[in-house]
Amino acid sequence: MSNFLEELNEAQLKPVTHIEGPMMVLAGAGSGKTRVLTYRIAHLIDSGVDSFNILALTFTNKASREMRERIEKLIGSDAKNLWMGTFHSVFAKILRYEAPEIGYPNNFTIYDTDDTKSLLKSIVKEMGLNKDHYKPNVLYSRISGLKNNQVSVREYLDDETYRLEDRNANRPRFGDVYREYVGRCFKAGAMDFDDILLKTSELLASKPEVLSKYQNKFRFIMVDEYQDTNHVQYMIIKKLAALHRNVCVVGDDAQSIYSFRGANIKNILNFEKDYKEYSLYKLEQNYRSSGVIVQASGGIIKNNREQLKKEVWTDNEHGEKIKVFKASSDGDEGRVVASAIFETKMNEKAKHSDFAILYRTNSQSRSFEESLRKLNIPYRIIGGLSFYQRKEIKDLLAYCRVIINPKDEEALKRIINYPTRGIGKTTMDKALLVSKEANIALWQVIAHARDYGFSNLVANKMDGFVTMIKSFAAMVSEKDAYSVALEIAKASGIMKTLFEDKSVEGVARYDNMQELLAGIKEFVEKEGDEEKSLPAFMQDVALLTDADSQDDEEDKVTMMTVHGAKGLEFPFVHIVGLEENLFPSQLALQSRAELEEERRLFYVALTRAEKKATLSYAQQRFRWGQLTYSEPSRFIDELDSSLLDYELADSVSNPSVGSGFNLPKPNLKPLSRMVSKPASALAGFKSDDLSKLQNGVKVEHARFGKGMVENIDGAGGNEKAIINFDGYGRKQILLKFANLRILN
DNA sequence: CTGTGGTGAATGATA
DNA sequence: TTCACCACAG
Repeated sequence: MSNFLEELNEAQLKPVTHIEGPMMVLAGAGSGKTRVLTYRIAHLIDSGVDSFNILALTFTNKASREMRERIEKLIGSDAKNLWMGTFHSVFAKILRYEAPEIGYPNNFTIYDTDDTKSLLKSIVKEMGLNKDHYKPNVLYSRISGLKNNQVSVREYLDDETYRLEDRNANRPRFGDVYREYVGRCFKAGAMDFDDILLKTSELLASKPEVLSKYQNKFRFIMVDEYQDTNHVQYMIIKKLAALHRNVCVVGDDAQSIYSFRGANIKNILNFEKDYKEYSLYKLEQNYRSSGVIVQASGGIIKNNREQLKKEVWTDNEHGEKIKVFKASSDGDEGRVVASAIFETKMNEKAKHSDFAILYRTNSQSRSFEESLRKLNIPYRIIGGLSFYQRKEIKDLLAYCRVIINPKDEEALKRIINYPTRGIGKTTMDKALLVSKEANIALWQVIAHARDYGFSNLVANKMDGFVTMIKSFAAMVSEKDAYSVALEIAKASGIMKTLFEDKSVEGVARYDNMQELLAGIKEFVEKEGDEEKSLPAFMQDVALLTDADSQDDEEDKVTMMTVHGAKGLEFPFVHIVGLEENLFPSQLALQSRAELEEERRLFYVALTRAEKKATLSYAQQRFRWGQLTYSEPSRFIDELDSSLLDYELADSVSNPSVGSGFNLPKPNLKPLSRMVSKPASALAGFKSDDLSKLQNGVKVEHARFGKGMVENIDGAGGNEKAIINFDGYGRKQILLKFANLRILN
C-alpha cells in the first residue's frame, strides 16, 4: 500500500517519512511542497496514526480542497476524517461548539469586511467624529492590526505608544472607536474575521480544559504557507502543539507576501527557538519552470537582504527567454498581450487555459478584458467582487443571518427596508438611538416598537416585518436550508423585486439569486449525513470568498492579481503593468521592508510560469480617470539581461490596429455640467385640492404634463397615487407633495 | 418616506 | 472612469 513513496525524490522523502517531533520544510517555488504535505499525511495514516488526530491548516479553501482530494487518491476515504481547512474555517468550527465558554452564543454571526466597515461608519457618525480623519478603511486595518497582535482594548488604552500613534494620525479618539466596535460586535453576537483567530487564541489561553481537549485531539499538526502566519495564528499553533510537539510547518520565506495583513516572517525564526529539537528540510529542486525562469527569479530574490539561505535549481531545459513588451498605453498593452496570446496559442498549439495574465491591482483587468473579447478569446477573472459580495446575494443571506441571530445588527439594518416597506432612514436612526441608550439589541427595539414610542403607523410596519422573520425562523428547525431560503426569497418580496427589474443588471441580479438558491439546493442534496439546515449552510458561507464556484474545467485564459496566483502554475504567464508606482506599488516605496515584499511578489509572479514568462509595461495609463505617465519597473532592470528578449516595436507594428487609434482625445469639458436643469416647479403652478382625487381622473403635473390616475392608496396624509403620464409613463407620487391640477 | 441627480472619492492584496 | 453617498424635491 505504501508504494506511493516511490514517487518521491530523496529530498522529499525525508520530510515525508519524518513522523514524531517538530519539523520545518523550507520549500522553494515549484519544488513539490504540496506533494510533500499530502504524502506526509498519507504516510502518517499509513503508519497507524488515526486520521481523526491530524490537523492540517491552509490559507485558502482551494488549497485545502486540493490537498484533501490528493490525499483521498492516496489513501481513500480515511481522508474525510482529517481536520483540514483554512485557519478561519477550522477555528470557526471549533468556536461553534465552544463559543459559550467565552460568552458568545453558538449561533454567532461572522461579520465580513463590508459589515465591519459599515459598523465602523455608524460608530464614527454616532460619536460625531470627523469622517475624513476616521475613515472606515483605515480604522479597520488599524483594528485588524491590533487584533492580529492580540492587543485588547484594555491593553491599547494602557499603552501610551499606541495612543500616541493615533494622536499623530489625527484620530485621538481611536481608542473609543475600538472599544465601541468591540462592544457592538459582542452585543450583536458577531465576530469579524480577525475575531475568529483572536477568540480561538483567547479561548485556548483561558480555558485549560478546552485547550487540553484539542491538544489531545490534534496530535499531529501541519501548517501550509507558514511564512504567511501572523502572531495570533502563531500563538494558536504553539498552544495546540505544546503537548505532543508534532508540528510540521511548510513554507518559503521568499514567497511571503502578506505582511500587510500581519503576517510575520519572524514566525519562521521563532520556530527554531520554540522547538530546539526540530529538524529542518529543504526542497530546492524546481520541477515546474524552465531554466530561464528559475535563473531569472533566483537573480531577482537575491536583491532582498532579508532571506533564508536557499538555492533553487532545476534539471528542466533552459527554455525561451523572457519577453518584454513596451506598450504606449494601457489600452495598447491590452491589445499587445491579447494578440501575443493569440499567436502563442497558434504556434504552440496551446489551450486557452495554459495562459494567465497577472496584475498588481484588480482595476487593471479592464483593458485585457476588452482586447481579449475583441479577439474572441475566452477568459475568466478570479477575484474582484466575489459572488458572495454581490448586493443581491448579501441581501438574501442577510435575511438568513437575522433569522439565525436576530441580534445581528448589520444584517438587520440591511434588510429592514429591503424590499421597501416604509421603514426609512429617519425611523431607523431613531431605533438605533433607542437601542444605544437603553442598551438593548436593535431587534428588541423593533420587535417592541410601541413600547419605545414609535407611532402606530410605524409600529405596524415593524410588526409586519418581525412577524415575517419569526415565521421564517419557525421553519428553520423543520425544513432544510433550501426550503427556507426559497420561502424567504418569495415571501420577503426579494424575488419579485428582482424579477420586475428588466434592466441588464437587474436580470443579472435575478440570475445570481437563482444561482445562490441552486447552490443551496446542491448543499442540501449533497450526499452524506451532514446537517442540511440553514444554520449549517450559513456556517460555510461566511468564509467562502474564494471564487469557489469558478468553472476550473473550462478552457479559458485566467486573469487575476499576483496575490491570487500564489500556489498556481501556468505554461504561459503574462505579468503586466510593470511600472514604477504600480508594480512596485507607490504605497510600498516608503520602506525597505515593503519594497522587499513587492519584490517577493514579483518573484511569486515569475515563478508561476512553466515554459515562458512575458512582461509588459505601458508608458502612459489612465488612473483615477486621468492620464498618467510611467517609467518601467525597476524589477525589469534587476533581471539578468541575457535572459531577456526586448520587443522594441510596440503595437504600431500590428497591422490590425490602425495608426492614430491610441491618441488621447482632446480634453473637452463635458457638456452636461454646463446645461442648467429644467425648472422643476413652474412658477405660478398651483395645486388643486386633491383630497377628493379618484381613480380615472385626468390630471396635469408641473413637470410630467398630463396623465391619468390609476390607483390611490395609503391614508392619513400619506396617500400615494399611481399616475400614468403621457410620455413619462407610470409614476408613484405622494399627494401631499404633488403639484397636480385636476383636469376635466 | 423615496427616487433622483450631483458631488467627491477611489485604485493594495485576503479570510 | 465608476461608484457610493448626500441633498433635496416630490
